[in-house]
Order: sequence, then structure tokens, then C-alpha cells
Amino acid sequence: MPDTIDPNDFLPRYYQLANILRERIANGEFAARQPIPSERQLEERYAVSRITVRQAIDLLVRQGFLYREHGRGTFVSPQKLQKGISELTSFTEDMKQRGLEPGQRILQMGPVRPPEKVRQRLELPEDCGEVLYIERLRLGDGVPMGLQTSYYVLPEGGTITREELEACGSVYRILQEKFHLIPTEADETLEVTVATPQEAALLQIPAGSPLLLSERTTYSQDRRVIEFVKILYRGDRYRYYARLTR
Amino acid sequence: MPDTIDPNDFLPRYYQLANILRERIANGEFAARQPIPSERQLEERYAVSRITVRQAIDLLVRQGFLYREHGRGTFVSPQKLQKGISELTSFTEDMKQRGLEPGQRILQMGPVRPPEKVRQRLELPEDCGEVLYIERLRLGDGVPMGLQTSYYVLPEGGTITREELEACGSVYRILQEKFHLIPTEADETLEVTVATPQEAALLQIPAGSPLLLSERTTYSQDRRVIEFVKILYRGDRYRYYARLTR
DNA sequence: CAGTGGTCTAGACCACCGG
DNA sequence: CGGTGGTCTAGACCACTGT
Repeated sequence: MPDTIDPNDFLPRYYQLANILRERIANGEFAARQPIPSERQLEERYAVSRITVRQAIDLLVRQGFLYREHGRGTFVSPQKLQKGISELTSFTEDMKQRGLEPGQRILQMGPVRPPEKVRQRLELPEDCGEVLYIERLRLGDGVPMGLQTSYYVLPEGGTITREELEACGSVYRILQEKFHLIPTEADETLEVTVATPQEAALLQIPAGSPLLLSERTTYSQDRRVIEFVKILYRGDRYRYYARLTR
Repeated sequence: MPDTIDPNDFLPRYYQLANILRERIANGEFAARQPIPSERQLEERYAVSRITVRQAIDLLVRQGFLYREHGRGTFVSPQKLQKGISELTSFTEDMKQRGLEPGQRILQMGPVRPPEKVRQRLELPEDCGEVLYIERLRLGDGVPMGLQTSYYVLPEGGTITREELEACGSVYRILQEKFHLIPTEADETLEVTVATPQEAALLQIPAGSPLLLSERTTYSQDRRVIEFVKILYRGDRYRYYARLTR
């Protein structure tokens, strides 16, 4: 990680600066609840304008790493505010953030005509063709965490093979690298349900155990739906974190 | 709602502009998925600089009203993205947003020494005094929705009486009006649990029914903890909604 | 190509906080 | 009072989009 800003880098300067500061925070160089250098000091140190410094800090404030106090300074958020922030993440990233090794067992995979309810969530016309369906048991450190069924809207003619997914592990990475589709926004609902005998067997819990049900519609950069995903999480192993603001 | 920006208003210009644009969207003046005027047009129309226009648009994008497309324009979000945004709300506000009439039955209320686990969540020293404890059955349109137990850290000597709460209905409003404490940020976790016989009786469901458990620590403007609140929601009546970004 | 948003600069004044 | 973040300006160049 360099600690100067390269004006010729393909990343914008404010983004580079945010990365540098995030790194310095992670290194413990700035302690929790302690101030980081002032905006004018950072402006001079990294040879960028104050607006650029502020853009970088804005980003880190939104991500929960820093907070500002008018007339006092900009401070490092206490540890607990740094993680579990409500961000759009794949199951893979989610597990890594929790310090668990992500894993999966692919149960089914292939093109299907989406059920009516799913078709609507995918915002597809009634006469739409087939979409990619994947059913997976999701593991954290090798232990069942949840049961995931997902539907993907891929560009005309495109698909993902079982081999690709097994090699890479993350659909999101394939979407990004192969189709240049970047998940940028999502609507998610969470509710409670209980396990059917089939679900219970896969998750290795008694039938009727409580589960956390997440349903999510994910949108790409250009605002089109790319995914509808349903995850049944084991109630005893999964907890959802959010950071709320007003 | 004025239609021009008053430089002498106590509200910053970008904030005034955001209010004007939000109003124009609400009026249907700009339709969903249709572009609003370009940044340079807004700059001229409202006699502010482009950076100010961008600050206003940034705000509305974060609030979910608009989205940008590079090289194309700034567009109005489809309806469903405009509501249900993951915001810090009280139970009262939450119910209103869902179109239900909030209600409550106060079960217990008064000063207590917080249990160890709660004391830590409130970030109080070991030798702290008493905090305000409130246990309430929460209703939506008169029907039990959840069971809420909450602890409040009030300024030295301050308290809230049962009469005040019954008259006003919302602790948040009392906090704001009486103590000038404004909830601005919170950490929330959601998980699944099952109802004990006592909880089940109050919520009018069978014992062992699945529940959604929310635990939240709420912070005021000055970053101090004001509240730790635990709500057990009926699994069959409550659904949590979030909008995720990346 | 012209028009859009994305990034960036060098400066300015204000409101707020602490000594 | 000096230092902090909050707001604002008038300009500039870039990357991306559509025609």
C-alpha cells in the first residue's frame, strides 16, 4: 500500500486517499475516538485540494470508519462501528468479514423459467425466456450456515457453468469479470420462518427450528435487476448487523 | 414551499435545493426513471454553484430519491426505492411508515440498576447509578406486534414519568423536547429466537413460536449512548426492510 | 460532436470549539 | 483567539453517452 497519491493512477485521488487513511486506521496508527490530522494538514501532506480531502473523508464517514465533530476535528470510530456495517455484500464476502471461511455445496444449477413471483421480482416481461437458477448449501468454516436459492438475469446468450462457479466460488466475481455487471444496490427484507423437514435435513437441525429468511433483489450499475436471492439462515448461527442513521 | 433559494436562510443552500427538488419529485413534476434537469441547468436556474447543486443531488441520491448515470443524466428513482429506506426510527415512526396506528401498553417503568450486560452496552462505569427502565407491549392497529424492553441514560437528575409517556406515546419525542437529545446513529443486530411462555402470553401466540429479536444501541448527536433497546417482534407480523448500497 | 456527470483546483467566509 | 469542520464560488479538464 503506497502512502502517496499518484495523479496518474486510474483510481480517483479521493478514493486513493480514502484507501490510504483506511489502511492507517487498520494499522492502529490512529486510535479509536482519537482525531486524525485536520483537513488542511491532509491537504498539504498529500498534495491535494481540500475538497478532495473532504470527499475522501465523506467516503470513510459513510463507511463508518470516521466521524466528524464541528469545530473539534475528525475522529476514528470505535471498533464496533467499523464492522458489520449494512453494506451490500455477497455471501462469500459476508463470511470473510465475520472471520469464517466461506464454502458451498451446489445442489442444483441450470436454466429455468422463473416462477411468477420471481419473474415479477426480476422485473421481466411475461414472455421472458429462461434465467439461471442456482441452489446451494452455504458453509462457514465447513459448517452449514444457510440454504440459498438464487435467480440471475444474464446478458443475452451468456451463462455461468458449474465448473466456473466451483473454481471461483463467488457468483458476484464471475458477474463482474465475465459480464461487467457490478451489484451496486439492493432491496432486502428479513423475516422469521421455520424449517421444513427437507430444509432441516440439509441444514442439520431439527424440523421446525426457527430460521432467518432474507429475500433480496439486487441491481447493477445501470439500475437493472441482476439477481433475486433467497437465503434461509440457521437461526442459531446467524445474526444480522446494521448501522442506522438519521 | 418556496421555489427559490434564500441565501440568508438558516438552512444551507444545498439543503434548501434538495428540499425543493424533493418537493418537485413528490408533486410528480419529474416522473420515475425520467431525467431531472442537468446540473448546469439547475446551477443557472437556482443561482448557485455546481458544487452546491451536486451536494443537493448527493443528498437525494443517498436518500434514495435520485440516481445518476454517467454521461446520461440524473434520474428519478422508481417508487419502490423511495420508501422503506433503512433509517433510524422509533417504533412509533416505524408503525406510521407501515400505515399502522402505533400503540402501547406500559407493563413496567421506573429507575433500575442496569444488569451487567446492559451496563456495558450503555457504556457506563461499574459504579454507575440507576437508569430508566421501560417495558412495553407494542401495538400496531391495536394488535400486539412486539415486546419492548428499553434502558435510557438521562442527564443527571432527569427522568420521564409514566404520565408524560402515556400522554405523548413516544420516548424519542420526549428525549428531544425535554432533554434535547436527538438520536442520530445506532447499531442494531437482528436474530431469531423462540417465545418463552410468558412472552407468548403477552404476544398472544403459542409458546415456542419464532420471534425476530432486535437489539439496538442508540447514540445522540454528541456520540453518547442514550438507549439500549430490545424488541421481540412476532415472527408472523413483522418484516424488516433494508436498502443496501456498495 | 455536444451534453452529461465525475473529478479537481485555489481560494473564501462562516459557525463552532477550546484555551 | 486560532484551529476545526461546514459551506460556497468560478472556473477547469476528464470520461462517458448519445446522435
